[in-house]
Amino acid sequence: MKGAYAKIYTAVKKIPRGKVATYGQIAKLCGLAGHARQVGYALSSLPEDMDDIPWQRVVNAKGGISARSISEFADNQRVLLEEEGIVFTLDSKIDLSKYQWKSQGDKIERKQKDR
DNA sequence: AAGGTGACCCTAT
DNA sequence: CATAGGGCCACCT
Repeated sequence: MKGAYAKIYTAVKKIPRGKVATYGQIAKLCGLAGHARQVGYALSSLPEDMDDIPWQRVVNAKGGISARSISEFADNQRVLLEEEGIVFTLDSKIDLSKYQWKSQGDKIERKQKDR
């Protein structure tokens, strides 16, 4: 458990109920813009505090649940999200157009890189 | 120290 | 619209 992940966990905790955020978005909130992978890695190393961390509200750009090869957790997560009002599509994905959480001032602008 | 991996994302074909 | 390839950076062996 590295302290650097503290920011990531904090950002995840900031996700309001009934909303979801993508890895890239969380990364930005953590100041790790473009390092979405690290965010996922951080969650993979979830501490025991995961009870306080709604990691389930964090989804990939496809709006689907990731986690190597979840099984029981995936089902549980889907239920939890539905309990929060999230609606899944037939593809078991989430409509980011509606449920993607937009933090204050943080626009979902693409990585403009350095064009 | 070096190489491989990863709960990812984007651009191009 | 689907598939393919490249990129980014920290953690692990």
